[in-house]
Amino acid sequence: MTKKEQMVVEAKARAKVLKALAHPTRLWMLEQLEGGEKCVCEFVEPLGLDFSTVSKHLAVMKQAGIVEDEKRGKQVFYTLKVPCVLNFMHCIEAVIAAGNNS
Amino acid sequence: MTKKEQMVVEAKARAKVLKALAHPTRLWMLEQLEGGEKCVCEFVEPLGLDFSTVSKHLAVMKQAGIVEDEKRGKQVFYTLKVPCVLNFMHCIEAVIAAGNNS
DNA sequence: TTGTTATTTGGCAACATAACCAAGCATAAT
DNA sequence: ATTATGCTTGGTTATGTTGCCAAATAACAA
Repeated sequence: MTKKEQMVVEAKARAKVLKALAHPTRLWMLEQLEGGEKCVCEFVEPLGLDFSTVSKHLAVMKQAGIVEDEKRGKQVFYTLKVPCVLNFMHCIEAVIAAGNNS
Repeated sequence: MTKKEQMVVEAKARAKVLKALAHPTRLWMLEQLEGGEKCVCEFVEPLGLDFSTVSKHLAVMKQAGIVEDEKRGKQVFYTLKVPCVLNFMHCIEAVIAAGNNS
């Protein structure tokens, strides 16, 4: 594999993770997970979304490796697996603060 | 505006920036921009994409406030406006390294 | 002026995403 | 055993994204 091909492969893997972060609902849930594990049901009402929709959003983040799930009784609890994703928000804020000159 | 509404508004703004990052082609271009400004034409051949496609990708990042453009002569040069976006890649790598347990 | 080069814009087709609802599957309660 | 709860999966629809092509624009060259 050439160096360029390698970079493309890596870019794809990174894009998958970023895509999993790039949704307001998922970002909001991640922020909630900063305070510790939450079960699916705890997101449903505050978000005003269908149970299935919330479940699917969590599945996207799980698939990307950002969160972990654990079934206990009837409930499934999700945890932040790689907390550093939240640190990045400072940089994102800098982008927003800088504004767009379009 | 309630605290929760505020958080949703902020999550939307952040999601927009993350969405602009969440594409392999755009990530690859950002990495190239780490070495300094590049004109649109410099991306076209290495990526093997249409000129218009490359231009649109750059427009997405400009709109999000990640890059800036400057026209000089016939060419348009793009620069990284908020270089910290590249630092985040370390965390993304951590997510990838951790893998998914699905 | 006419042509050429660098880039953007508009249009369209293919594909992906996000929402809902309904149905399925465990686990716990009666 | 039956019912209820918590969650996931499949189906559908609406919407968004990405790619190409063709046409428009802008700057420079002949």
